[in-house]
Amino acid sequence: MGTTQLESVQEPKYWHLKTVLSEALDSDFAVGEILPNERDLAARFGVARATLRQALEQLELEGRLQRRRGVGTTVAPPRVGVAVAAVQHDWADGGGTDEAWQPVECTTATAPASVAALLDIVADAPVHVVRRIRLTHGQSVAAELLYVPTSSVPELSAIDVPSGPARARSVLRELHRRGLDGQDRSVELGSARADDAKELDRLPGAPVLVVTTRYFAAPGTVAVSVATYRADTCRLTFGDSGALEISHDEQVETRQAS
Amino acid sequence: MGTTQLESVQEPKYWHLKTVLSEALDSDFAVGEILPNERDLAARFGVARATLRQALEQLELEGRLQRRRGVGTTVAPPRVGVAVAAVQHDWADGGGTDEAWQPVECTTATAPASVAALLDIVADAPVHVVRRIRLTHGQSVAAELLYVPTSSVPELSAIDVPSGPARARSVLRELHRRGLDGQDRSVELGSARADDAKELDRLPGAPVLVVTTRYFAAPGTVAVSVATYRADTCRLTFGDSGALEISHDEQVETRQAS
DNA sequence: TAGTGGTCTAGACCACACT
DNA sequence: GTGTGGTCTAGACCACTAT
Repeated sequence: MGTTQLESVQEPKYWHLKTVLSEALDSDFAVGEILPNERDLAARFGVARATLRQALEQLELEGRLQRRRGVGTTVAPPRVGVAVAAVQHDWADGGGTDEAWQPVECTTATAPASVAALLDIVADAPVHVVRRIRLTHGQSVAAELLYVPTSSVPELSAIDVPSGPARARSVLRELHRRGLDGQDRSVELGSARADDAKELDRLPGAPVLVVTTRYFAAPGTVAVSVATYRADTCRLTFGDSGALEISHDEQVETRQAS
Repeated sequence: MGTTQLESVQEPKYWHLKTVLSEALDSDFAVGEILPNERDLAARFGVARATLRQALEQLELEGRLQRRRGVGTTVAPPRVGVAVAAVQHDWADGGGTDEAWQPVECTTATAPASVAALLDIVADAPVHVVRRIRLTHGQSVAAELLYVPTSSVPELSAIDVPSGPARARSVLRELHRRGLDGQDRSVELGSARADDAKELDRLPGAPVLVVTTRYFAAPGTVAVSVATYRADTCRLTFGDSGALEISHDEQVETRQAS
């Protein structure tokens, strides 16, 4: 056995490429730096552009790279730690500066079947649909649809405001008045729908972490939230127990270049 | 404007294909059913195979399809809800039948830099590395590396058992004796390393949900776990507050076909 | 207008799982 | 062997961004 490995006989080219590029990113590039374009890189490594792209896609999936059409490929900063709250300070627009959920829109419609099932309501019961965007460091990291059965907020006068952010705030206020007994959360991988992708400044189909939350109050489920987080830039954090809430998220903020 | 939409003028083919296939899956296929092969499907839709594959990849990412080389493409069952415990019944091999963490191996080495940082130890301090596999419904859904500084389990006699599952259990037992003050968790998207991919019966690079947990006891961080869950088949669930632990995960078990 | 990444094609060969 | 999905090529054109 010499210095080169013999076990790597049939490792896919794109996989090997990914490894090589990853190491190059660690040693030779600073965050924010622009890489050579795909045609040059492919030529440099002696592969077809499609193969090179397969490696880049993996690295982008892992949050190492950021690619923008018409611009280029840049080295991505470390993922942002985004707190997914264990406690319900949630209805407000976010107490701190860094957890801001910004209401965008509010309509009334019938919930999709999957949501209706979680809400324990009949499929065609009317719900308020509140759209919110979550900003962190000035960047939008998540888009949410919050489904609130009209029966959950009976005090809300239907003719109050027809739609828009103002109505969204009305619904959230009424929801807040009801209090909260608990919640229930799940996380899974998904791909961004066209509307979410637009809000998140990504292309449709971009990988996202879908966080589905059920909110409980009094007799049953009072609301359901489906939030899609950018999977490339976000690391979801949970402060599960009453443990020491060490920074761990903020300490990564030391950016190395522009 | 006729019956066809004019807004869809420049929607990528693979995106449109994905939509069409998705609807076909809902209406015309049962879980477990085998789809026509890629060459046939591509011909049927009048696109190149690469384009068809782009659509299939998306659907696989969303957990709708399962593809296996040499076998074919099948309709995937709904994602399995996997509880990520909020409380620490964790060191045991899993109390219930369905949360089994199975120790596989245990070695002693120096932790990777990123883990050492989370453990608040110097980079070259020795740690026990316990490898565990999580099984659900007989399927392995997650592979974990648990890093335990040797200083966290001082009572463990080094000459007890050199390695293997037996030693893994020793470490876990000692860890359990120390108790637990709390934990701290984060979830992000990653791609499976070669060794994890093998345990999870997937190809290297397959999308995974990486759950990093810090365990706290007495003076500081006592262990760090890095668990990679199959993103295609898993939905991670969190029972955040003391709320009603409704099934919600088990009710999806109604499979429709073999 | 020039340069970037995104989409798409029509092939080819390979690794793997069946039979 | 035969058939499947996985990898790879060498092109082409398109959509977008910047200048």
